[in-house]
Amino acid sequence: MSIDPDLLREEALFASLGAAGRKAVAASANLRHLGAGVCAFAQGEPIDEIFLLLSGCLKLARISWGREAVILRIVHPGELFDLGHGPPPHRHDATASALRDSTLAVWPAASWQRLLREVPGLPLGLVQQLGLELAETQGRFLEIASLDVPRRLAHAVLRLIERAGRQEAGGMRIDFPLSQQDLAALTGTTLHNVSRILTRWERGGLITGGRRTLLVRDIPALTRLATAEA
Amino acid sequence: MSIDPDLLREEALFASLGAAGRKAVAASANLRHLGAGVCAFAQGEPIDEIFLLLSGCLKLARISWGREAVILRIVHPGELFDLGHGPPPHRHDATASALRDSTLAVWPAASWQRLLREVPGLPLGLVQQLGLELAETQGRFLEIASLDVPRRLAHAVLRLIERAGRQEAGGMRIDFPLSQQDLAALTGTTLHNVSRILTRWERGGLITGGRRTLLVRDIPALTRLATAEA
DNA sequence: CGTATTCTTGACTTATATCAATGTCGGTGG
DNA sequence: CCACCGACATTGATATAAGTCAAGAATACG
Repeated sequence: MSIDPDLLREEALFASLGAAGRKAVAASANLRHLGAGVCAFAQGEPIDEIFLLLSGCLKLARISWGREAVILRIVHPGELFDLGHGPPPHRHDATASALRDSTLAVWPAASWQRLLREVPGLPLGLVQQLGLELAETQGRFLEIASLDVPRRLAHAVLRLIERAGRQEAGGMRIDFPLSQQDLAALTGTTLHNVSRILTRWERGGLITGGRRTLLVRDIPALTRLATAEA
Repeated sequence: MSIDPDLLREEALFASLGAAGRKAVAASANLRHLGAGVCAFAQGEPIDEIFLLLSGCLKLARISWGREAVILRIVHPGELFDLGHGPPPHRHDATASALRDSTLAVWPAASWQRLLREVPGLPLGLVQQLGLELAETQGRFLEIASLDVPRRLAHAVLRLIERAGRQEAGGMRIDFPLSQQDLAALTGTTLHNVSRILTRWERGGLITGGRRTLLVRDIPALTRLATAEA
């Protein structure tokens, strides 16, 4: 029931904490490994742990009204997830599954509450994080509310590249396996539509597709496409 | 440069504060009145004040890529707004305009930062608020990503009724002027579509429309419509 | 090798945006 | 008080993006 405080040194969330604070926070955390495809938690389960992604990559997906799953967000290293709950009873409103092997820091909910009250600066870090997450969610809402599918997809891909792009000969590659189904769930469209658009882009030399992988060859062109007037 | 601490007593945001804390918070706040239609701030302006809506109603709208405005949220009394900013430079990412006469509590950004550091419990209240706002935004994202326009509209109307419904002979009325254009911007569709759907509902006896007003006569039916399988 | 994912592609349908025109209400000022 | 104007709402015709249905090909994996 304790992890190395140095693991937390880099995280923005704990930037406003002193060494003592970080030590206290680390003291009640556990490390957990998640193999690709494994769930950290599932929609509907009670919330009794708080998670911070240290390495790897997750998707937070939610199903409602019996429809296809929608991906609320992709979680990148350094981010807490499953904050932002509605009114009690507190249950996970989404399913978190690893897109690749990942490591998490995990706090029991009770300890986390205590830390929040006792470690000065921690709530402020949280406010910061939540603010960023809110801003991003609003941004995606705006996209889906006002742009057509190709443009939304372009935005989604660019965001992924920015957050998890690996430099490679010929372009930037999304550094984890992501199916076209996932891209569809991320942009609120269907697999078929994504496939068509991706093929078109591939013909145009913008990208090179593959099975659960994507290499972006021409970022400026994609950016133009994402924001073009018409 | 100070308002009555009792004004803040009811706000959930300050629930975890003692009387002393509330007094400190109230001490650096100002009251401000906004006539219907007036803006508290506009998209792009630097953020140098923090706002809490005490009474009335606002809309937070954002324009991007030269398209129609999208309403990010309707702000109801008791809510802070324009939290959740991205990385610096901090500028308002939306325009806040009053839908009816409103009163705000206003803090200079600097004072607010100081309060956040010095008043115990305040950051926690903020975390709570941000969590709720995030949950709602995610909910709306889910709707727009997976439901067709009539269902989205039903959800939007129901949410408005729940938050700002006034009991009336024959049903619940949305207690502030809201144009069909606004409803369209709220659900990511067009004025025309909203008009058609509303007339259909009116024929079905679900609602009674009017110029910038809406009376919901049959909430259960609308609810059914909002979530129906197909 | 064969089986299961993941992806591609085509034909078709439908929801929804767009274009265009008309109507109605409410406030303003003559 | 009436006439006018601007904001808001209704409605129809049309175009098109995107969803649905259906089938098949490519790739990974056991």
